[in-house]
Amino acid sequence: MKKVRTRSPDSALVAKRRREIVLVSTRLFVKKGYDRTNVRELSDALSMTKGGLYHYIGSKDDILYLILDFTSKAQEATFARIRRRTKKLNRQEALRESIRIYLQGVDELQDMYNFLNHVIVNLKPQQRKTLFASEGRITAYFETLLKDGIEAGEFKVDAPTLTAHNILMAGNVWANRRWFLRKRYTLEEYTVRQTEAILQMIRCVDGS
Amino acid sequence: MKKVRTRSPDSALVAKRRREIVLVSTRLFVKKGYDRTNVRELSDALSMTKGGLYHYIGSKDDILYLILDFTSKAQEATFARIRRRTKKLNRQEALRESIRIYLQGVDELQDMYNFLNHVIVNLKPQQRKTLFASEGRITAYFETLLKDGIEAGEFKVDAPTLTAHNILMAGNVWANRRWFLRKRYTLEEYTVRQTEAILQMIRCVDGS
Amino acid sequence: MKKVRTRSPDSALVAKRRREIVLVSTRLFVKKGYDRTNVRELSDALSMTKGGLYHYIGSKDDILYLILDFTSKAQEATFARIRRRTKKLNRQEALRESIRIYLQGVDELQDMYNFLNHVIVNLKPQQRKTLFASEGRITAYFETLLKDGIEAGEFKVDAPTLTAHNILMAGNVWANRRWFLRKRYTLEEYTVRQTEAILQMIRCVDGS
Amino acid sequence: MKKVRTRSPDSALVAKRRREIVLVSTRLFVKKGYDRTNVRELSDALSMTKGGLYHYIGSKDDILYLILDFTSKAQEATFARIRRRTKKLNRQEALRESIRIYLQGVDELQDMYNFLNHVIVNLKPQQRKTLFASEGRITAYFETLLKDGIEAGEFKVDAPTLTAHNILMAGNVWANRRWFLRKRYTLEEYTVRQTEAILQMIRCVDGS
DNA sequence: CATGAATGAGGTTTCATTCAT
DNA sequence: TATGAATGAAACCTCATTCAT
Repeated sequence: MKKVRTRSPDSALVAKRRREIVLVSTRLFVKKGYDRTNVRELSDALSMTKGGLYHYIGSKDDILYLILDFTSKAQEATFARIRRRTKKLNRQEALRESIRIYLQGVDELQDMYNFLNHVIVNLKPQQRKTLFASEGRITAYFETLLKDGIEAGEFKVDAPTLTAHNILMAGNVWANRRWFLRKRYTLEEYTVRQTEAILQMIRCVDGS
Repeated sequence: MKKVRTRSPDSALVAKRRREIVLVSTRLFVKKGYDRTNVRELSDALSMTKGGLYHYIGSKDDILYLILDFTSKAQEATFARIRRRTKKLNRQEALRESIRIYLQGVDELQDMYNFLNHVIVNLKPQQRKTLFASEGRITAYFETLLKDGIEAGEFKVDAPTLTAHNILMAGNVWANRRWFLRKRYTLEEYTVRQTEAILQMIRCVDGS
Repeated sequence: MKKVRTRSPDSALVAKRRREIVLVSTRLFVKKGYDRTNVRELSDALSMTKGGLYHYIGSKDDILYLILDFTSKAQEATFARIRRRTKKLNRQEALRESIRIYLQGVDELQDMYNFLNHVIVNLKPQQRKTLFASEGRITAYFETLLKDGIEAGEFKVDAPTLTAHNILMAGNVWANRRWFLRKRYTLEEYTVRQTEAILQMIRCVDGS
Repeated sequence: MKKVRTRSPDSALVAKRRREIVLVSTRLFVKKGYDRTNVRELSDALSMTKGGLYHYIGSKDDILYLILDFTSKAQEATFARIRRRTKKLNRQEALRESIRIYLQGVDELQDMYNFLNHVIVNLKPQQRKTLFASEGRITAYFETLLKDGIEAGEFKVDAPTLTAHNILMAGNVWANRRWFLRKRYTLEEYTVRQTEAILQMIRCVDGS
């Protein structure tokens, strides 16, 4: 967890301002690209001055890091919600619900996912690792769910790792190909259809 | 098709040089990002001088366009190959073969796909349209294939448009998530597994 | 004597705070340079807030002036001590004692001398004059002492002005070349040796 | 020997431009101070544009290094000249001539000495070491000359190291206290008088 | 009072592009 | 034709100083 320099000792204010910075910057970055959005545009959009912005960050690149951190935390929260809400469900229901919650989480963070996908090339190795780790935990969760199901004889799926990855990709795609998907589906429709497609893939044994 | 300025009258030479420019630039852009790769680095990697490079392009942004053009043409070539090679196949075989050829095409152009994915945000509307159009033709092809199959009673799939899109996404993901997939699968393995998954999704009626 | 703005009416407090400001700032300035030490670092080192610091000074440049003033006053005090303590000594003894007291004064103010030497270029003409005047008085004192000695037949020295200047330089060097001298000599050793060297230069007639 | 980045492959041109940069920058830095001379002023004084200046340096701080390098080399040249011209002289003549050549060298480089004296605080340890090393070699030369003379019974001096240091300080002072010395002495007068003073200090045995 | 958030001018540096040679 | 020096706009970032709280 990299430390971002601040010139302010008021940590509540810093947190508040950084939240604004993350939300507004992400929106601009998605629109114009990171390198083509200059600090002036950022500070204008934030109703700050350039100097003011630099009270809460050490450099423009730090914003990248803050977005990354924000996203990781939100992703972890999504993951926690998934585990909490699927505890009492049977395996198939747990899978459906997990996908639903996951896609909802992606939808809420779509700007972040969209942006991070574009700038991943600019991230430093450590930062990249953070991003992958957080994602990896969810992939591993789905993988385990599938493998357990296979073992229990409930699912029939040849490549559970790839299928888990495909589930995550369904989310990735929802964030990154809005221009195509949003014209055709609401989140609910997309969720239902992709869920069905995935359940097809794993050939649920109970009669499907 | 935007015209890229050249200072050279020898159009064969221009084409040859531009091909090099596209291949080498894409490699660098994927590694460092478009905005962080400067013209000096490009010309060095091309064993040209800066002035020399500007004989074949009008501006740095033109390289973007050349890459886009190169990719579109290659994609059209892939598409042409798909149609040529699937003419005499039955519908299910045509689908398998189409996916195979498509993924092979993506694999060959993976740097381009990777790069275009990162800079799509920087493209001008016209350029974006070019990219989407080319992609759209392949999506439409798969969609038609699926719908025909449904009509003929061979496939059972609820959302053929989304499924066609998912097929393209299988390619997209192969190009953009190399770090995850390449560690686990060869192109052949990936092709086989994603093909099987897709065929599951469309519940081919002939018993598979 | 330039007036430094203050926002506090309590002149005793102002004097106390300014003394701290001078001592602490000089230390920082010697370490990092005046222009590379920012007001935040100063106020931190002083356990003040930036606003607090500005209650006792009108601008950062004022600190320069305060240091200058502090140094001039201390130098005058040294000079006064020299005259007081050499009143009853014979000419040669007076010279020895003057050098000793002078070098001791330099040693106590070494940070200030060191710093002023580095920033002399940034001083305004008026401030420069203050510094030179104070130094000039001591040079003149040594010059007179030497000239009197020559007239009285006690000293033989061709260039009393230059010799007086050389004496001051012995102090200057002690402050400004610490890295060389401190490794080799204590103040006492340095004083003794330079005194002997100077006495050699002026060929004291009484046989020493 | 730190490498200074250049954007030009023409090393003769680079050397020529850097020489101009060193000479002009030093003059400005001595007048206004390093941190208060901005790159615009430098490039104006050099009849270059800001961008043009950066073809030959990597950063403003590199100019510091170039000045340092220039000075070290010139100092080495002075040192070489001293050894060459004193080979056939007796010890006392060698000392006189060495001092003369050394002071002449300082006079030619007075801006550089003056400047380096002011910014020594900004130098990185490695750069500082370069400066000290070059100076140290000359100090050591004088020290050896004195010690040999003592051993041979020609000189009588209690602290040869300090005396050698004092000789160098005579040069240092000539560069750094121009405002005082230039009003009173020409280089020749200064040389003669300081030489005499130094010879007094070492009590040359042959009749002085 | 005392605080420190805010200001915004001005600093250094980069880089796509031109054009004299 | 081919070169790379030169341009200068624009980027990121710092910091002395002010002033609402």
